[in-house]
Amino acid sequence: MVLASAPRRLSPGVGNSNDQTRRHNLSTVLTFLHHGGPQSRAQLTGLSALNRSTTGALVAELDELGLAYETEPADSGRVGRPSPIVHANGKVVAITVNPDIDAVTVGIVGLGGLLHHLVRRETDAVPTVGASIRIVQEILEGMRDELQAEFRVAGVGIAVPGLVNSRDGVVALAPHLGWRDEPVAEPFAAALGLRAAVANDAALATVAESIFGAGRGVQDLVYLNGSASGIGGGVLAGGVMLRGSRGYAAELGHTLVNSSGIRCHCGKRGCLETEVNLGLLLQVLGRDSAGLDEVDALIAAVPDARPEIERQLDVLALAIGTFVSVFNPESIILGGFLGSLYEADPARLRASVEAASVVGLAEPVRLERAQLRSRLLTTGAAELVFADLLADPAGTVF
Amino acid sequence: MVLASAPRRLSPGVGNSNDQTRRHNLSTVLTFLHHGGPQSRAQLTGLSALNRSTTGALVAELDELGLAYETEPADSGRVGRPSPIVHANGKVVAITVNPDIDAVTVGIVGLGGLLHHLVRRETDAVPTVGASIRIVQEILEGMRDELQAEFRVAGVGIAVPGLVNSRDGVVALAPHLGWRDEPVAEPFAAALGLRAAVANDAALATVAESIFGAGRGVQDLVYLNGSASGIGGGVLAGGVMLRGSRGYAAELGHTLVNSSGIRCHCGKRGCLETEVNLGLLLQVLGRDSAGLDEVDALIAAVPDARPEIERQLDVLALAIGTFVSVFNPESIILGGFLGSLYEADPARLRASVEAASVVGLAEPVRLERAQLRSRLLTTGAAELVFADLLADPAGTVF
DNA sequence: GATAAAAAGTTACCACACACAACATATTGC
DNA sequence: GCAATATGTTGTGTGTGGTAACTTTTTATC
Repeated sequence: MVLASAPRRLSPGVGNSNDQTRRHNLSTVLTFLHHGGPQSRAQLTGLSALNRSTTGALVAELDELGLAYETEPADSGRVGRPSPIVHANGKVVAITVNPDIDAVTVGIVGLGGLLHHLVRRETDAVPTVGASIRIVQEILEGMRDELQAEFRVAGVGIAVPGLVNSRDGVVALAPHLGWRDEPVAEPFAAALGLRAAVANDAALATVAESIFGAGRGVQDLVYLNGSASGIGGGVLAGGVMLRGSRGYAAELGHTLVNSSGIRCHCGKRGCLETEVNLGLLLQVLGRDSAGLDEVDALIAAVPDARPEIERQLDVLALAIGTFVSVFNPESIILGGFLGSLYEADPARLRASVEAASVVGLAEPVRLERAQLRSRLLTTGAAELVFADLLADPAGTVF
Repeated sequence: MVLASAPRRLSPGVGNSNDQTRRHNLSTVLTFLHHGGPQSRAQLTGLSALNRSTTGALVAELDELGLAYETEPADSGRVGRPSPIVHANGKVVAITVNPDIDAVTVGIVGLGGLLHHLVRRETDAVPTVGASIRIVQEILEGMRDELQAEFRVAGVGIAVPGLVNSRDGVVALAPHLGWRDEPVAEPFAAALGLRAAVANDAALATVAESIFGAGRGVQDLVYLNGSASGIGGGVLAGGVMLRGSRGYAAELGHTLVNSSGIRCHCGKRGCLETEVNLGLLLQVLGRDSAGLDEVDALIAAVPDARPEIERQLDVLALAIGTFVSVFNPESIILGGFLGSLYEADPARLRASVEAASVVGLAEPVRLERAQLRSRLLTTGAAELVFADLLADPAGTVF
């Protein structure tokens, strides 16, 4: 029985077709465990629509591969023989890297989503690729014993704020880091001796929110993230991330919202991110910079900021109105300072979005604040690493 | 009704997994034939990456099912035993229906894309669902003998200009037809005794262009169609049609292009379709109405229309600029009068699009005029019917 | 014209993946 | 303790595609 058969374009030059079926089913079961948490074998059987005996064999194989393990049944309270609980093996980990203007954050995340470690290392200057690699090496060196004794590392996932071509691992442009046409995946892989993958930070945040956050179970959603460096986003359409022909899709910050607006650094006029902007918000809040939690508090504390907040909400609504007619999403998730803006007046945003949308289309759309906070990028970057593993549990060697 | 192969999420309670593999392979081969035209068995073997013997068995099964047939090998001129040519059976047909303001167009399209018949029946009033069904019944009655003797009808595909929920076959709103919350698929199916499916006309046009027209082989494209009733569109993302949570995605005509613009009938302000508009164009061309080919001729003949054409092109470019950053498509295809506009000055649109896009993103994007003309909707609607057949050639009974 | 080489169809056989069914096991409820 | 229920376990069967040996049909060469 084939489960969530992703639209497999014919992959040329492959092997036996029975293998393919097996691979798919292993993938399905492991994905259930990773995304859905520990579950009884009986539950897995139900979810996968496979036969009891097949589920048993699949779980046994995942166990042998060291990707899952079984524990004693929990007290179900129901009649019948209790079913053992299957867990994704959290000792299989991804190393995550998130370079920022003034720091590099490194995480160790286990299969199943458990965050083992999170280290933020401040930097004097904006980190280069080489500097980022050195920081990661230092941190890993510091926990070498633990890594070797406890964990099996599946790879490195790097979240970069900028245009990233995930296919070849090259960052085309990361303005705030000053990276341009910079190979990233390859040098990381070479330096660390691990498989490495890079992607846009907002895209990874979208993945994270859609699996572990506000978008759980939703197939069509738009995620919008506001940070000091602008507005990024990601789109899940039919359960699949929108990538575009070169992987640059969902640059939602450059949606037109004001045709008489000022010029954006991207070269256009009236982009969402020139109008809805953390800098402008902090200005009326009387601050130069502020952490995300501070912004929430400041908004509540500074009533004079109200007009600017309302202006930004109304402009944001224009962009969301366009997204509603373009994507017809089930949910729009707002992260970063956009989440703070939303929280400041949910009703106003709701009303503005409905006014800025095709009649009838916006009403069924949920507006929500992102749930994952500090874990966001780390979780997303780990997902980048686990994606391969989940797609082919038996075939991935690491 | 599923359009392009939607990523099949787990379908509970189904049969054997070997069957599933077989189904997938049958589907692959038949889809090659339908989209790629007649091909030798050896070519199919190469494309499908299956074994010679397996391809042979699959083709034999498709033959038995009456969906394909083999003919004598063509003179290849190469050394070696020649391979028989496999054809999709064009006698397996879809009936297509396209209700419009003043007419209902009915087509009979064979597997492989061959158009057997196309009948346009003018109406006195805007057709209702019932009237459309009666017209189809009359036309089919008129060719009953031929239908029974020659063809096997796979189903009816209906293209409706409006918001359509393909899943339940209900038209939520088709303003120009005056249809609102109107069940369409079900009454058609009941009246004709055939399987029926409805979808938005622009979405179907997108499918048609992506398979048989300007978008052949492209995985990421945006199709924009301009007609008297406004601007519709469709998006192919990663080879899959964008559907949205309720099937209303890609209402691209309601993208914001002018934040100080006039109110659109949809309730918003400054929508693309209020600014780029066949009515305004015809006005400067000195006409009340005109067929598509006439528009091309008129644009060339009326130099005074130039400023309005350039204005519309520039506004169109703003919307395309947003689509470029949102979808990162490989190609943007312009149909209807948008094709005429484009043809009037391709260089200007190209330049405006690059000015209205994030630096560097627009350059690799192809701008093209749609290729399919009168066949467009008929081909698309047929695809709607064939989608099921292609997804499961052995399982579809009709 | 005979023969070799190449390409593809055909057939018998094999490995495998999962379903099924019979049986074994563990729990609840009476 | 016994029935009912749910689940794990095991052996068997069906169906899938791959493999390899063989056959067929063509072109190229002597």
